[in-house]
Amino acid sequence: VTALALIDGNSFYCSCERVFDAKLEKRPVIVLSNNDGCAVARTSEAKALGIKMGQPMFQIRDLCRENKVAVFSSNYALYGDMSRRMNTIYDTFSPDNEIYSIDETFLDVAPVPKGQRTEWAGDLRATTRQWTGIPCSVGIGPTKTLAKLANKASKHLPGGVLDLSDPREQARVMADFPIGDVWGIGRASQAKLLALGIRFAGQVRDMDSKLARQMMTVVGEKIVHELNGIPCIALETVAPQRKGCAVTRSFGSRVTMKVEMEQAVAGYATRLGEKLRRHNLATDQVTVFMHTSRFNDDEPQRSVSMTVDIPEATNDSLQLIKAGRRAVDNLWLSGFRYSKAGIITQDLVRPPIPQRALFDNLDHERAAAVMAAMDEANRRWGRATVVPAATMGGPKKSQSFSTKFEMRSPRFTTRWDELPECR
DNA sequence: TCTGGGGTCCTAGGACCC
DNA sequence: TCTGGGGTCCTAGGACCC
Repeated sequence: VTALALIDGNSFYCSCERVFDAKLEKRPVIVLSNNDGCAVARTSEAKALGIKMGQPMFQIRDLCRENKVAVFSSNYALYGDMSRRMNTIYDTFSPDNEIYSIDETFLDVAPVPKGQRTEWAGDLRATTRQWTGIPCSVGIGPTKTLAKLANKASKHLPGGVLDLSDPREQARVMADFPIGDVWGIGRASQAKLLALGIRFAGQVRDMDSKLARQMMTVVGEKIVHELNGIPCIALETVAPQRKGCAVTRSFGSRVTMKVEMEQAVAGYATRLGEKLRRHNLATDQVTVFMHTSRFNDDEPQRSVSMTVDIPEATNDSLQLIKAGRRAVDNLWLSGFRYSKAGIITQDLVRPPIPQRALFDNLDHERAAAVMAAMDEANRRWGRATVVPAATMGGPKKSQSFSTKFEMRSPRFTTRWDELPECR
């Protein structure tokens, strides 16, 4: 019989900020998306003020000022490093685990006897809190969907742990658990279910699985089984190879000149190359898109994309830049205020081994050496220490279209020059 | 004025084949 | 009026996740 625990950090990004500033403990805290656009993490105090997930910052600026809400830009270097530290702790509790997202990990708890799981989870939670400062919640159940549900329900509990190994306990919690909070049921499915009078997880558990499939595809059928304690979604302890890779950004200010678009897309292509090289992957085509803001319907709209083939699969940033430039050349049309662009690739492959051909293999080797040197310099001295000239007017000089992070905290744990100070 | 980024999976429908 | 019967592969779009 399978048994899984799901542990996650409460208001994770906000909690990371609190670790490094004790004064934030009692204050509402929110963390913003890229470009300081909308709220993507809120503490319970911020939620109580009525701040919604994904709410645009300009709508809540006054509310935040009046209530002394601590507002932060995203600090991914910090959150990523905190996440890594938490997972090293989880490893000591269960070697069989799956990192599901930056703040969520599934752990195999089948080896822990049924009666001891709550205590085990309490220990896991306390250790994580003590060693990292991040408060967590733990849910336990026989399937991933039930572990997720238990985790969600545990948020209201003082102990922060809920064990749903027992079917009677499952039934008790599911009886008034809203369907919209069930893992895999989003807005569209919720509306269909509500139309049938299905409001709580317990009713979904009792649905005919064929009906669920008809309404919500095979995904819905799996949810019904999973709620009944029958696993349909496996624990993936080794991460499967990724299928696609993208770098897309909203601009810090609207782009109206082609040269800016070229530089922006060149920067995204550079970053794409970095990501591909880190995963030891390559691609033989990239799609570039650009569009205006869909929120401004009183100005001319434009949304276009183009896929460019690359003769041989590569992860060389300079090749990707070249392909990106071709796309921009074709797509660019003046007279619009572009708000966002990006570069996307699918069908990732292992980098081809350069053939020992008579001629151009030297080019391959030199290109790879240049990329390796650039990656090493950027690893040692920080991102964008060395960049391709196509991306800009000079290293570390920010452009007007660059993403805004005006309220970012220091990268406390990953930069020597940004260590927290004790006075 | 100001509204994120990066993924996965599923299905329907078209193109193409014999 | 009425125009075969399967297959496979690919892609676009929808839904969902954090």
